[in-house]
Amino acid sequence: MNALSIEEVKKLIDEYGIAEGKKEEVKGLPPLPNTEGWKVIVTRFAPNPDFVIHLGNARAALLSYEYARLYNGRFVLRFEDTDPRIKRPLPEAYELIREDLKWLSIRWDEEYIQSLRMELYYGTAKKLLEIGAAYVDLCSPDTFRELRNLGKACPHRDEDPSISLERFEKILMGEYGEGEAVIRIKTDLSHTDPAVRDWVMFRIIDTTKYPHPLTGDRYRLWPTYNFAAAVDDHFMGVSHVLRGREHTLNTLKQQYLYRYLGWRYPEVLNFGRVGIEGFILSKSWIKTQLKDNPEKFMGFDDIRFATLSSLRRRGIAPETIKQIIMELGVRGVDAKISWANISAVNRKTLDPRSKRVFIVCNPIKVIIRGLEAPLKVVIPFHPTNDLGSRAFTMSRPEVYISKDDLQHLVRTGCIRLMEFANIRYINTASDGIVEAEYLSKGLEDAKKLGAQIVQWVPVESAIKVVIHRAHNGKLKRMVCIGENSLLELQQGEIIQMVRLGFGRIDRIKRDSITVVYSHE
RNA sequence: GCCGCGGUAGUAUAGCCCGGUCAAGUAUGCGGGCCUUUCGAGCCCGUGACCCGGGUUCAAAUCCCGGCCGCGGCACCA
Repeated sequence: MNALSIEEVKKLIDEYGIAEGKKEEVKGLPPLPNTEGWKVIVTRFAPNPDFVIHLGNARAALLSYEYARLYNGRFVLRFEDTDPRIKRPLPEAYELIREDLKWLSIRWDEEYIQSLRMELYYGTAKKLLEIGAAYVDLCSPDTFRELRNLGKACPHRDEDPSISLERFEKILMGEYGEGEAVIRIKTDLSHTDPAVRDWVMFRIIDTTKYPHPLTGDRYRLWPTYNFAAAVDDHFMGVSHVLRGREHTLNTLKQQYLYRYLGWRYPEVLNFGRVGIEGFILSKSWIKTQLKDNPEKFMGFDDIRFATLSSLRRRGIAPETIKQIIMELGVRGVDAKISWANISAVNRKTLDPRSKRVFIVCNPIKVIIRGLEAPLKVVIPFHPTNDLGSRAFTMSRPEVYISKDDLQHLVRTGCIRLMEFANIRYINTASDGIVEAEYLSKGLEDAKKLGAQIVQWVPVESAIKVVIHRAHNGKLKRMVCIGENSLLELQQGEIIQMVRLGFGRIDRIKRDSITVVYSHE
């Protein structure tokens, strides 16, 4: 290399540069490992419907979905609701999750609910019991743990399969209570990680006490996550599993089951956690807070949470979420996304398609002399894109501007009311009302004068605008004044409040609206 | 404590497997300029990083060892 002339080096750089560029185009997502040998690439998203999903879940969902699409494969949605006791499913969560996914433009080819597939799990369990790969364990949790930590077998491990099968039937008949029996898979009692040793495939849950929202008290014997997920992944033909790092050990556990049954284990990709700076991600934390201090929050979609419903309410576009997640990729390290980064992406997404409206905080009334009334000012909602327009009609030339902008007016002597008129300051009356004089209409004058261009609202048609904003983990409420065209917008619409920032219309009432502040 | 994974600019990410295209790319942030009826968008310029210490090698962000730091798991949760 060092022997090459500068020309030659340049040539090499050029060549490689071109090759690099080509690679980039095909790329996007890094290729999945070991795609060969799978007739069709199948991925799945398997949430627990105990609550709405958050950004971390969105990562699993989006990556899985995008990979399935990339390889022309199938994408499966599977609800993992096999714990009616500790992680009791929330009946409405099934539909809320579906809606969140649709919002992200995710479409699934198949949908399954685990609590509706119990017979399949029982059948597989029976098979494992028959071949002696699993056993019914009647030891107390403490006793088992003690033996397991010593690497010793529990007395039931070596009993004849027929005994376990008999007990299995008895469990199904309801002859054992909660905690009295559990079904374990035989793994390696000397495995370095005790958690792997003979892990639990099924446990008994008293569904008369803890009825399942879908199946009531029909089943008492419930598969654990590792069993149900493993069995389903096989029968659904899942080729690639993309899930969080917290599942690393589960892969190891589930592989024992696959070995016994001669199944091929899917390829696994474990990625790190995603969080947003200053946002709350933990589902369980949110749930307990909502239960203990409901008055402190706006509901399950409080704008300080990192759930998808919260981000949506905050005015974050699905495209933004998608872009952020895709940029993260499948890396195994945790990522804390900065809000500045999300805002920037969101701003670019929304700028071309959000209506620009006038909202004034800390309003000061300005009376403009030298203008003929009535007046009509038509302003388009967007300077370059056709998003329609609205008309401001005034029977008298009185407008609100913000207190901060009044400073400009006083200091520099003049300001420009955007898209309307250039005005000159005269004085401020004792009641705080400002008197100003009409100067001219053209923008050129404003530029010549170096006048600040500000948003404004006609006094006679102003409406109340309540802005909710999250700041340093606290909710803030600001009451401002806005143009009346806001009442004609759609609830849920994202607007650009000129010079204030982006926001989403949270609620529209007869003569006022509530806006959630997104970001600058 | 035990087991496992990882550490690239303020943040996120590319490169690491297969050592020389890396005097490290991209986005965002920050500084400056241009443009523009917003303090928004766009365009241009600039800023800023391979956790530390050894080793292997002609050559290390990339391979090896040690340290430090961060994270995950150690459930009859998912």
